[in-house]
Amino acid sequence: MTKAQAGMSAVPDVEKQRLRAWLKMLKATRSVEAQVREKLRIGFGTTLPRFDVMAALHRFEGGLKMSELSSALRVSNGNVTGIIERLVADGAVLRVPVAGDKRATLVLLTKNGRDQFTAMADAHRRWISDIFRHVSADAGDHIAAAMDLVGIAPDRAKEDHRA
Amino acid sequence: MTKAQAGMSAVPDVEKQRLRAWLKMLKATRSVEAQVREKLRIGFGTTLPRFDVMAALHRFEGGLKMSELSSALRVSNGNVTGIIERLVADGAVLRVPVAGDKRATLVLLTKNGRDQFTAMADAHRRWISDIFRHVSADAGDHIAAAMDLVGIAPDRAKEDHRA
DNA sequence: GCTTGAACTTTCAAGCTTGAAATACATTTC
DNA sequence: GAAATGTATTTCAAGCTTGAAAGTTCAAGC
Repeated sequence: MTKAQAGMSAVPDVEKQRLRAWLKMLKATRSVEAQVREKLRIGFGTTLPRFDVMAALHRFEGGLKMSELSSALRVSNGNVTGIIERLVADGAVLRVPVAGDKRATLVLLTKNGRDQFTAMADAHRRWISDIFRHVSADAGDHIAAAMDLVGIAPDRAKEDHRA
Repeated sequence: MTKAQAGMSAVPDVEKQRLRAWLKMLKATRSVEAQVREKLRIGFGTTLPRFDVMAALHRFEGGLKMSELSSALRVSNGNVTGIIERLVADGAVLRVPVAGDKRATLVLLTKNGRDQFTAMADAHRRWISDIFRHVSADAGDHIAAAMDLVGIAPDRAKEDHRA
């Protein structure tokens, strides 16, 4: 009796492999995130979202508009509003008006925020290297390359202006 | 002038590669999650956390205790409490007392929940296969294997009872 | 049996996240 | 230059998430 006769749906092997790869990716990523989150909390009294925002602001020294920030981090606008509020209260971030556009706000790290971030980024790199200690430089390259194969929705953020 | 003489910290190449691999993993995973989240919302009016819980309950047909659930999903106890509350309200999940232990609750899918999940899981597999369409079966294997290299904190959940 | 400690779960406050609606400003079109 | 359309941001309700504290029940050790 064939599968079709039995009314069974055929699930191609490649679909199963892809699902398996995805589930492993998801599990590994969540595990790493959890470890980083805890270390940020214990070591620096901060959170992963705050760290992510500061990392983006550190990368774009000239500052980012709120919308650029949410687009770069791929989170909703309202989300960034709240995180920035708290970072401003902490003295890590500054909001300045954008000349010539009264709608927009430019956000950038304060000296204090930059110093904080530098220390965190340093520790962060070591944490990751430790968590990935079984990943050789070559394997790291392979992972990075493989990740480029998974469909990533287009991004209209600052870094994506191609000539 | 050497790096040490210049007071510069040496960052080994392998650390950079690992960090790069991690950042790509994180970006890809978040992107896939966002796509799946949206499809679950549009197509089934549900959320990723609910789907995750139902998937775990589907895998363990005999049901899971609250603590087993939070351990399997690697989320906090209080978190699971809230999600199960809503799934019970939706009629997808049932709570039954555990014979001989008045502290614990066993949670399992209702017939309705099982049917809902079956439909969602089917669609989910196709979504993932589409998002991973550039990932061959071989590449999928490589990803799965590579993910095993990243440090995953030990899990004391149900599936981890080895002889 | 009592006590002590462990296990199972819920509650809580704080923060994160989303999607949608509202607000304010800017640009285009007629 | 007024109206319509689009852009930048905030606000909001609902839900997710955490870590810590508290409430129950169980299991040993005495």
